Amino acid sequence: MEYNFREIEKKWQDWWSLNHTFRAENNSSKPKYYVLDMFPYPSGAGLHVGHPLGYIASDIFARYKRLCGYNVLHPMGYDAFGLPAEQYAIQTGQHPAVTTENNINRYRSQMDRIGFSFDWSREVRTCDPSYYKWTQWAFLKMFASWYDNSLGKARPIAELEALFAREGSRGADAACTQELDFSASEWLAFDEKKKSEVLMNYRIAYQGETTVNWCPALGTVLANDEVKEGVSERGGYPVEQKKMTQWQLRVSAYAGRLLDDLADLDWTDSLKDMQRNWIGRSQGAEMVFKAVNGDKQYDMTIFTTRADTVFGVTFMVLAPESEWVDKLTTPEQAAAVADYLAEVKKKTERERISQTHKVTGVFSGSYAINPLTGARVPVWISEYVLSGYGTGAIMAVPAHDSRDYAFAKHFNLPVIPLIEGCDVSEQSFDAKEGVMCNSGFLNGLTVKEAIPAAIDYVEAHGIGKRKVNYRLRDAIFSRQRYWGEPFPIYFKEGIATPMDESSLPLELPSIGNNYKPTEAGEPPLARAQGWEVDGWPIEKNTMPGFAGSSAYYLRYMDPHNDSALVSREADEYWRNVDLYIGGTEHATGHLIYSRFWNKFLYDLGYVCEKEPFKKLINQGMIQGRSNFVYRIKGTNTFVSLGLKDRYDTTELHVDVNIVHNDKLDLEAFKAWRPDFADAEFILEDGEYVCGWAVEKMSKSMYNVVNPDMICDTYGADTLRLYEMFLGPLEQSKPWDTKGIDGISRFLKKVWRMFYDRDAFVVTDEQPTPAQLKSLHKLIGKAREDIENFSYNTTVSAFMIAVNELGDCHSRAILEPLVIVLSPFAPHIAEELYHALGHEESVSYAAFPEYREEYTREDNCTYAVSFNGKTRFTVELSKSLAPAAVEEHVRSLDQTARYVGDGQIVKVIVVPGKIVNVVVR
RNA sequence: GCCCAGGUGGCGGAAUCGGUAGACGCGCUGGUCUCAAACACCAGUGCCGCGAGGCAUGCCGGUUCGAUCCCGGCCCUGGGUACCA
Repeated sequence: MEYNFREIEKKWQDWWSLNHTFRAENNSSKPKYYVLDMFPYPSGAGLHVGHPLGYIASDIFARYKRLCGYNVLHPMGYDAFGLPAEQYAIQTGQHPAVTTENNINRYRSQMDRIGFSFDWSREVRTCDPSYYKWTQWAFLKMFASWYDNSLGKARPIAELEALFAREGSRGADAACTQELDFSASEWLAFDEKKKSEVLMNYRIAYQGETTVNWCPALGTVLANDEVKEGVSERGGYPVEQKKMTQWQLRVSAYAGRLLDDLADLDWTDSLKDMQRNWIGRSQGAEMVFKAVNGDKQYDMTIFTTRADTVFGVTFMVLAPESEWVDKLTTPEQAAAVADYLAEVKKKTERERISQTHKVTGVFSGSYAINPLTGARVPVWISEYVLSGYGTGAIMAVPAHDSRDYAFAKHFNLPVIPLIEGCDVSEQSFDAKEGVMCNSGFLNGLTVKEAIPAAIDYVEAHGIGKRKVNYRLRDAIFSRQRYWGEPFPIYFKEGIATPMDESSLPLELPSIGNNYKPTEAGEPPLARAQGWEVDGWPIEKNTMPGFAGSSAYYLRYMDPHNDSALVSREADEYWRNVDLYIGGTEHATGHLIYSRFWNKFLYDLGYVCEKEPFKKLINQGMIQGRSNFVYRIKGTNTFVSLGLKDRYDTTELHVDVNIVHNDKLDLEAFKAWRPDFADAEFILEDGEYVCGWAVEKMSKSMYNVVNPDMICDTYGADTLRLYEMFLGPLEQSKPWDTKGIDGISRFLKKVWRMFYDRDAFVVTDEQPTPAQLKSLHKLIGKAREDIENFSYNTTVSAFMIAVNELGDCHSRAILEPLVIVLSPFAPHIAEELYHALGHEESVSYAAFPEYREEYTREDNCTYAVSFNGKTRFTVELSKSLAPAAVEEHVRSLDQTARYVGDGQIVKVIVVPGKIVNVVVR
């Protein structure tokens, strides 16, 4: 019987499905383990070999954990709302639900072939009303909550109303969009509309005007993480800054907790760093400067991390969008300011980025008074100050800030150095070191001492206060799109009113086959007939992609529950994800939003863990490896790589699927495209050698390798092992089918340990010590490697073991070997395990124990010391007495090989330095 | 610019509390089997050199008896970020 992977793989996939082998139970006496993949967006192109990498890795771990006695939850689903299906709908008029369904079916069949141990009974799709009911539910909860800064948690909005009624705006330290000041009696006197406006300022899900990333080509706003280098992540269209009223989530209120709680997570440092930078905590102070425009005087608040440099302020700068601009522009400067604002406004985001560091600005005409020195300094307006950060206004200290310096030099403003001995004639001195001068009471202090001293002074004199600022902004939560979750909000007399929870899900209405925005520029939902509640219009925006993916890991715990996102029992059993595998591209998007969403639900008592993902592994990207042929210009003759320099050639991409080991399949090439049918070739050594390069895997480069094809040719087990063998999981690497034959050969060798032609050759004979040693070396290595996700070396360990054990047919060796192999190559392992007489799945076996004595029994470790200090250890044969070893070592005078008792040992000797050799 | 990660044969990659550099696989070379090919199996394979030997973990220094590994300074590649006061 030959190793027939086609038959075997189909057989066991069906068997697993029929027997519900991988169904996870919500009540079990076993310890739980939750292994999660980032669920895919089902795109039209289907899976290529890069997509399953992370799924294979997580599947190996899930199967391994089952063998170790855990009740494993390993679910899969689809992130099914999103732009591509909608773009396709706009072009074709086909309902995105249809496209999505087709794509999901394709994904499912591709995944099924690889033999994953997913519990498909728990599948979720974010576009299912029964699923997005809970996305809408969470939104309603956020709408009905505020963030209490003093308790550091979200609370029901009714409690805030009660506080306002008792003590006015001072009654609560609430996270808000704008600082408001009103008394209890003022609050009570507000009408409904005013009250709802005020509350909107505090809700965790709120509607407010903000500068957004507007993408005209997509006709929608985008979140900061959906914009890369000034263009949309999807499609690469230009994005501009625009003020719009949008739904937002008050993620910024959670910035401190999102940052602090990173410390306890088992994530890579680089990913934690990415989130830390994104959240961007900076400590400093807010300070009030009096600003004077004619006879009007204002208190203008600025934020700085360098309170110590306040004696060096020579001007102030406002962001162009700042509310101070209007107040502080003098009549004489009004025209110049208006021109400047107009110029800034028409720049696209991309232009702004490419023109970074180009100095622009305009004088407002007003002056500000330095609260410490009384100095009168001009107030300027410049785009290098951002409205969304701090207060949108800064004090400029050109001597010690390079941006202020560039501005001062450009507009010829004074520079006052504040640190002894620093030279600011060519550039600013930004470093936080040195001793202060020209700084009044701060003189003589080091910078590190001066910063807190200055803040203390400012606080003591009522000029300002300590303040921590975050770079993290609130998440813009509405999209002018059709294919997303509708908001369960309607506008009663213009007031945003939540729908009743019992009316959820609010299902997406049909809008015919036109998915474009309306002529009036309204979102597609404006086309829906009767999109209203009691005659009041329902919100026409939909939620963004990250809404549905923020809490899906909770839904898997209890996917069919109709009365809760997740029941308390299910949540308390599964708690959170033990291992999450996915790409780093979600570092500042999904992985922030999910943590925020979870913390919000935690605050309200719906979930029991404050973090969703305990351990996170980022698999690397699989890049494409393109092949090239070289056509001699003006001919249909192709020249092999080694000879191409002798001709004038054009490089052409060639489909990698008709190239094997960089050798072109000539017949397949002629058949590939009609114009190559009569191609001629100049060969080297009878073969056509192609060039190659690493590029992104894409259709246009003809370098897409489809996992189905690999499964057809080599089988799923070979694909799984090969993807892991390719290199470290977390590293990006090009796909290269070259080495796959080695894996295929390995599995055939495993097969031959069980079957020699048609005969089953497994015996009951006792294994030799050498065989046991090989087996246990493998068990120990596999255990260690799997726990460290070092799968590529595990595969090597399998090969070494099988090379050593090749002629062993002892059941006592083969059975553990099959169990250890099963997470990696589950189909062949299942087949062989059953061949050994088992009726249950190999998935229910126990991972074999590692016994060290088999590897160490005839070795002995010696420590070699120089001058009494242990320098290194050597392993020598036990049969050689320590004294003899020492004598031998002393007699050597160079680095040498010592051969004794069949063992080769290196003994490093430095003349006259060895003083001791001891048995450990 | 700033923050991370990483530079090892023809290729993917092993090996780091400092101790035989190149495991395992691919490729290549030779051989066995075959009418032949494929498959399979065996042997060899870092580079230079006929050889003895010499040179080898991005570059330059340092620490050490000994450095792919630790320290300092560069160069390059990949990722993140982009006027965050």
